Amino acid sequence: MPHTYEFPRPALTVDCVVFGLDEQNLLKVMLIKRNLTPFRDEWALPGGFVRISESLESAAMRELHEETGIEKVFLEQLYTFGDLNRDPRDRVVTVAYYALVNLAEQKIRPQTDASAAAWFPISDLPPLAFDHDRILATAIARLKGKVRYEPIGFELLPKKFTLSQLQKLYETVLNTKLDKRNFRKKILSMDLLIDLNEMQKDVAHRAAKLYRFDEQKYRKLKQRGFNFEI
Amino acid sequence: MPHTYEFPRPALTVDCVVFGLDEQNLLKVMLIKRNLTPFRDEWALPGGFVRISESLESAAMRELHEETGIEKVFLEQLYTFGDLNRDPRDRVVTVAYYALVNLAEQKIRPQTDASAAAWFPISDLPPLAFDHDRILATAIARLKGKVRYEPIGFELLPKKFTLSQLQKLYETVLNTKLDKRNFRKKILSMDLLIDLNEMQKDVAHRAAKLYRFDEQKYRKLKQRGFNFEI
DNA sequence: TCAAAAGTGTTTTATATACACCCATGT
DNA sequence: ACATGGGTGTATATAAAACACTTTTGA
Repeated sequence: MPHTYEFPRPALTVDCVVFGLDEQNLLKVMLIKRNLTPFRDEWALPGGFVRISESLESAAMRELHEETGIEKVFLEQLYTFGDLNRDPRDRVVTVAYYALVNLAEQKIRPQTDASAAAWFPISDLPPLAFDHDRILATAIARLKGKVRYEPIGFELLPKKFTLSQLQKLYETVLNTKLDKRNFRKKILSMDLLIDLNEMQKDVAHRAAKLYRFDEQKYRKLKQRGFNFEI
Repeated sequence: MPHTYEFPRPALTVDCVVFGLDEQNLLKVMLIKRNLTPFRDEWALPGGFVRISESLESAAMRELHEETGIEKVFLEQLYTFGDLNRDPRDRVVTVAYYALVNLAEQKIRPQTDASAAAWFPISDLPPLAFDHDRILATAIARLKGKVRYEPIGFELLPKKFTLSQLQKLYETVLNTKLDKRNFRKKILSMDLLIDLNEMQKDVAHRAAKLYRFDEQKYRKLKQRGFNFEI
């Protein structure tokens, strides 16, 4: 018998922390109501068991899709949680991922394992199953840290956005006030936003210009040592 | 039968990337020569299977100690690698950690699973077992990124060190030249180094002052929003 | 006395911050 | 006409970068 089988194996799961920004620029997290034991009928992060023939990222994407209908989003590994008593049934190690979605363009359709899925503002969360509060806290810290040094904030916005939307995003995530003129100067000086020569529509005031993030250009600059920073 | 048992489980291992700085300020990695299949007699990262009743970090520390004799070092989770064909025998997911040790003060004594352990300069590595080259590349990138924003570099030095040693450390890890006067100005202005009023000994030139890093003060400043940055 | 590294300030340049008003649009 | 957010420039302060010589010590 090969070495591999010498030890009993922990169960392995993935869990996803899905962030979205609502119309009022509130940072929200997607939770599902469990319809299986343990923690039945309690709120939890979407997730589930890793199958033997799928990669970790595939498992995270699959669970996300099955439980919430979400597809094609920014998804990045967060941390692996393996404390002994995370799960009352058994030893379960979970690889946590975090996802950023554009809440406006994303429809939720809970399925299979989840009886309901809903967005909760991170300032007003229900009690969570397992150690999911800890996973969520880790994800929030990561988002706050990373948004300043990598252009991941754009994942939370529609493809076309205004500078004010972008500024509010940073103000929300970083929980600070930013100066409008300085913010625009800085972000435009990076030369990573493409002016679409289009205007915002259906607003009850002067319409703002629309921009999109130039991902190709960013990749090239990054290779040459450029560092994005807000 | 509980839900937990519905799926066959991947095996779960931990692997450790141990960094050290030698006397010539070369960045080195500890590798072990495997004496078990697969990849018998090839070089690999120290690591092994996670037992059912130990946490991930405990497993990493245990393996490190068993295979290299290393104890009480800086150890932090790096990333979890779960591609399907990482291990030819079976589906194996590994939680990688990286460790920083003071090479001068650390003795290596390979044991049990490893038939030999040795330090290799990261610029001149042997072929590695499994996907360990990828894990190592990830660790190097993490070290380079993190050393600028967190005071982890001190973990690679003896408790008492000179400013020149510290500067060379940064030059090695970041692979750049730094200006001596500017470096000293910046690091001393943070007020996180304690002047020990002691001198370097046994050097064939003017002896330098010895300092130590004030960890307590750093923790306090960090809570108040201070950001370490080189 | 020589080699080798320690130690030390000032000037210039670049970046970050502070700050207030007019403009365009829809109601 | 008014309410709402869009859009713009300059002056000041702070931080980063460039730069070279003297000092100490052991061999």
